Amino acid sequence: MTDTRFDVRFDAGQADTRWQQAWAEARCFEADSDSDKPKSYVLEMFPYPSGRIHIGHVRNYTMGDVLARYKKMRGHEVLHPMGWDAFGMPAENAAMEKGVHPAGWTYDNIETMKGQLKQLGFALDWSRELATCDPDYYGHEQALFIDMYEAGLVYRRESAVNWDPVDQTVLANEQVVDGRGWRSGALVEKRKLNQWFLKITQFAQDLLDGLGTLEDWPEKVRLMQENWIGKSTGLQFAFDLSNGEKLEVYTTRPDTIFGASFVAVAADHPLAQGVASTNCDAAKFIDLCKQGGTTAAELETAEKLGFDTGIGAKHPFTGEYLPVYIANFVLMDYGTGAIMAVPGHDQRDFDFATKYGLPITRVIASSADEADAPLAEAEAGDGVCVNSDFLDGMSVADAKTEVISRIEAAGSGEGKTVWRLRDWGVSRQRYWGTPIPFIHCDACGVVPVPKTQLPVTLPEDVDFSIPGNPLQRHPTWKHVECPKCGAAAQRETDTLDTFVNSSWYFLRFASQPADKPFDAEEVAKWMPVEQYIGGIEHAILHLLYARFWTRALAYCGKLEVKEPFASLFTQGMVTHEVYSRKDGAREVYYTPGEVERSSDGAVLKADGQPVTIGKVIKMSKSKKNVVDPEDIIRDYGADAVRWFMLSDSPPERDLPWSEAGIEGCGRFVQRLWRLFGQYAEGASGEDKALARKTHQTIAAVAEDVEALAFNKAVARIYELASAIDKAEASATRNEAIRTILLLVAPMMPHLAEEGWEAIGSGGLVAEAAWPEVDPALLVEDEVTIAVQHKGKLRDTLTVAKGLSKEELESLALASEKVQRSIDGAEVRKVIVVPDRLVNIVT
RNA sequence: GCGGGCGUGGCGGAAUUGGUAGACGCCGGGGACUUAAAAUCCCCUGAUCCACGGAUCGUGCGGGUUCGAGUCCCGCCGCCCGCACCA
Repeated sequence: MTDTRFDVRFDAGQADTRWQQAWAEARCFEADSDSDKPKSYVLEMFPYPSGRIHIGHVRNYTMGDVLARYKKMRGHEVLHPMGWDAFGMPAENAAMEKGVHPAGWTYDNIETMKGQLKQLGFALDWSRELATCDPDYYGHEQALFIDMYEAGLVYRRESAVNWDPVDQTVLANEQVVDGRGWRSGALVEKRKLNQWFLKITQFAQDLLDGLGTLEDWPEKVRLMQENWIGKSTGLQFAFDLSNGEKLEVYTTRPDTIFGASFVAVAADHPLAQGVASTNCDAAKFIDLCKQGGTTAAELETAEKLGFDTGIGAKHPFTGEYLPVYIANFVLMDYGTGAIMAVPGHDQRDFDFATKYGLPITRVIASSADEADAPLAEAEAGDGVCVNSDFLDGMSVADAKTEVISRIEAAGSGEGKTVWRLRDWGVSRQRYWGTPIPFIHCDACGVVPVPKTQLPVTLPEDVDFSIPGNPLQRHPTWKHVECPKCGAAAQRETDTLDTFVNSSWYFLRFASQPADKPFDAEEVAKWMPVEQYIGGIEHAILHLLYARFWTRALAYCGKLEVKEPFASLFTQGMVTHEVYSRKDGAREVYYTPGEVERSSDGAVLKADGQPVTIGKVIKMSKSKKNVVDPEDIIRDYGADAVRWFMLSDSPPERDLPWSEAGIEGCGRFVQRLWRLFGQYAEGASGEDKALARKTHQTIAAVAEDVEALAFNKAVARIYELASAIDKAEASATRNEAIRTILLLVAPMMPHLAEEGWEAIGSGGLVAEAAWPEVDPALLVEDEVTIAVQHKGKLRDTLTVAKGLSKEELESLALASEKVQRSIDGAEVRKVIVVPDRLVNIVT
């Protein structure tokens, strides 16, 4: 009969290790590029090796793993790789704080985290593992960077950086707190440095157009990218000023030019600076503008302020002089830093004009009759031109074209497309990054390092105890000969932004030749990534840069692929309530492990006194509302943890962690184990209802997993488990048990292997096929009909499927409950939806 | 301020896209087994009323369309996310 091993509880600890070893030995998750099977590339955003895996990683990688294992069961050749986004500032911070070398720190972290990922039993192809800090990776990146340079996609120009005068270092925006360096507290200065840029703007239109093809990306992410690229079309033209100079402005609404009542320039516009040099009130006003906050929300609530320069700007068509203001709501780094203001049709201009008593003219109306309708607020909508001389009666679109062509004919301006997107500055004045492979020679200028000399590796003997960039002050590293003329020259000491590392790692996963970054043909076999999964925080930068690199590499002739990620999924965060206590003015936080939670409150285990239960928020070290994946794996086993990650919350939403929840998952693991134990060798007989439930579940779970609706798949599996529990032993029940085992295999692979072995199915369940659905069993032969009276449910009838409307109507009217409800009233109408409901109207 | 999303029991959430609201899980309650506990199993669990047959109300609020609305339309309220005062 059944195996005695089911008499004892499922021992997750031993099963986890045992099967993880078995998979490794069978090498069953190594992807074969030459396979004839259909290919699936499943990728999760690779982690930064910060020290330990956190629960957010576990959720992310569990989702990808279920999909990868499922695809494999469906007969696909699956590429599911893992690596390390290993360059970055935390390693340098650790070096400064703890005196450890960034490389040592990083590789130690990688080892720890790799061990943790293995404990979770992920079906990863470890043979393709890569770390971006490995010269083997970044050397190829240097080669690609040189290719892009040769294709004209890389250039250098001066650009400002945040300079910390005490630490003698460049700061990232996030390291500047209230205008001061985060470590030194010194006032940050703006310094101009020659820096490297990638021409992402060359692909702006293509990146925008491409968004339209990404149907399987969240609408939200596409919209964010569209806004980030920020295309606008308009007119740039020059006003003749009363002081004899000219002022270039940019507008997206040339059609409203007759409604312009003033001109405004940004506080740091040269014109404003010029006025300030002779007028100290203007200088004071400019200082005032700079004091305000810089975030959108702060600026929105700030009052519109202006300073009248006394200069006039001559309207190109009316010849009238408009006052020129310095205004706090005009931005220097968009367009020309100067605008023509049309209060009638721009709310900001409206607010400003109201405050300073400037004319507000309607120049767009819903019809010509409405030309004099008063304006209570700016109207930005469509309509026809009014009060606009030669534009009167034209549509907004026609008027735009007309004004642009007249200005162009007059030679004072031109139609122009303006993008918000700016070129990507990739220079970082840091040690722990990819060295930019160039040499500065006094005679030859900037010279790429010959590819035969790549990789340009980082020197290992560096000292972080003194301020500044270790590459720049290294005694020998930067001193080299010019590859062209042989004269003494200097290496570039900037390294690349780490977003460059993550802009092509998915290509290197697909193909890893030693002599080049990747092989185009092999890459073509796997790309694009079929399903990419990661956090919403990368909605703009990482995803846009990766899309850009794919295009740039195609432009260099290295690649055929255009969009790297066919389908994108952004998962929610893992959250937990916060436990804290007031200690004077200070809030002291406690970890969930230090707290005893009951239904009516929580107490600190150490002293038995209550603690405050705070909001349920994203797990973070500072609030201590974290659980360590390793602890919970030890307590409940990898499968329970994986199951929890998939249960309850829809994957795109936040998942609240709870002790009770993980305990429930642990119980279900044991319950399934006992269920496997009910497999009765030699049992015979059929159970039609169970067979139907089984096959319906196979279909439903497949559909849910493909849609990444894991919470729904989990619910279906619970239902099938209950149905099996209630069934008598039969051949059908044996099949149902074998089926549920296969259905949970992608989610709880260790338990599934253990069960698979016990019920004698042979081989690894990791390599088994997904169960076939019998379509005949999906159809019910009986249906439950809802019977309503005036839209309210009165009765339900269980009847054979496919009854006619007439039959259903008479059955419904025959119901005693329905008759009681109708209570002799006249039946005016009966609505029948076959196989679903009957609604009687009286 | 703009853009996007969301609002369903004590909690996380289902609901075939206009057709039986609350699947499934968690919490809670009751019971069985046990010397006892753990484990396990069974039952109950939206609210109110109840003559124990049921009845009424109920998907943020107020209207509307419809035989029928969680789902569609109009107007509010609240929460979350993103942002660039982008001319």
